[in-house]
Amino acid sequence: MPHVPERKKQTRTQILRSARRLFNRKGFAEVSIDEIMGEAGLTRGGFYRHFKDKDELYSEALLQFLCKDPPEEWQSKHVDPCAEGVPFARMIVDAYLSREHLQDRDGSCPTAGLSSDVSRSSLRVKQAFRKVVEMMLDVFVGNLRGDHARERALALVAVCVGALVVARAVDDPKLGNAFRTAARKHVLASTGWGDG
Amino acid sequence: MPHVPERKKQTRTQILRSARRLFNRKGFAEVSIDEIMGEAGLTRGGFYRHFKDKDELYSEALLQFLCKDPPEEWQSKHVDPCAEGVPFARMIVDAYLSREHLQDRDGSCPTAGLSSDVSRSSLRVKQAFRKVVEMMLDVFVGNLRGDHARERALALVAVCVGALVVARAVDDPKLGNAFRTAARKHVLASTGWGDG
DNA sequence: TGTACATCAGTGAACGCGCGTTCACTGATGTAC
DNA sequence: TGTACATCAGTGAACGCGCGTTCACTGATGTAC
Repeated sequence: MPHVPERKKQTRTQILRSARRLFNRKGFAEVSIDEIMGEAGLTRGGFYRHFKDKDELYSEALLQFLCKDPPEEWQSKHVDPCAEGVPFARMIVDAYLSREHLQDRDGSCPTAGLSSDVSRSSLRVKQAFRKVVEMMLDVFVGNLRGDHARERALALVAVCVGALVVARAVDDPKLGNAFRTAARKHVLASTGWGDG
Repeated sequence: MPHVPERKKQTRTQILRSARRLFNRKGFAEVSIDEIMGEAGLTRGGFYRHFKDKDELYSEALLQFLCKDPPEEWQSKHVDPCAEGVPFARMIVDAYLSREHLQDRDGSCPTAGLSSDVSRSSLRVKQAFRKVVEMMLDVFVGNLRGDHARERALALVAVCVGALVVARAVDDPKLGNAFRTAARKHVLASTGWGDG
């Protein structure tokens, strides 16, 4: 349906969702614009009404996830962004280290799914990445008792991300899951948030 | 110099080194065979005397690093594979979490540089990846006192990998370095190996 | 309210480039006699 | 030892395909009168 102004924004969001999913699944270079537009229910040519080029789409897709618009599954199923304090922090950890998040590669947090890609990307993308990381850090720092809160928080964020990254790269699902649960236990014990 | 049999193996190794470097730097899809052969001092066509296709090269390059032939810098500068026990374990951690390893992307351990790529690769590649991970695990398990050694080892491997992965994906070198040092401190404290 | 025109989101064919792969060829080394 | 031939690592031109990007076009909606 051509020229329906209110709908342009919807289409754009649609493309971004499709892109996020596919970039997570296959990485930047392995995804074609044809594919992205196809999954968004559109055809090749329309892409350039919304984005300058594939690189812009990539940044936007990441930024969208990182800063503005985490997908609903993540909002509702994994994280309740309204709560605060230790229960909130605990909820974040549980969500991040949940079996669902480990398995949901398409809808994954980019910290777990795209870290290698990001480390080779533009400053703009890395900056967006840093924002999520700092958000995670704040969740820890704000709810940690005792000295060296920030230093401990850095290590704990590393456990969370590292566990998921390794778990997904390994050919044995049991080992992957063991990483996930061990990390969860370690974090909850180190922070004193856990009941186990 | 055509048809110099003893030299074929050398050439192969040369190609693998070049490939490893470039795959680490840019990821699988962003590297061309032309580029790899160029960095190895050869031309496009000769490639197929050594490998069936690009995928085979990728597996081989990973396996080479992981199982057979860690690059000399890594062997000599970071790790002494002859030592054993706690001093050896400590040396591994120091090497893995060294500033040099953080910065040396080309020569990096694939656990830190290619994890996202590997999580999207073939079982063969993931299997090789698991082998390194299990080697790291063994280093921890074998030198950990107290209960739940394996579970703690899983979390500690996650800290090491996660710290490097995040440190490299972030646009602020200071933050990156903070991840590295915090992880190092955390691991040495948790294991009781450290003097600080 | 109705009509003519402008807009522009989306289409799909086409273009051009780069890359993986192939292939006929070269020439140094190895081997048979 | 010397000569003729076979081997095959490496070369570089060529091929074909896929993908990013462009572009003329369509047709539903919005706007001017």
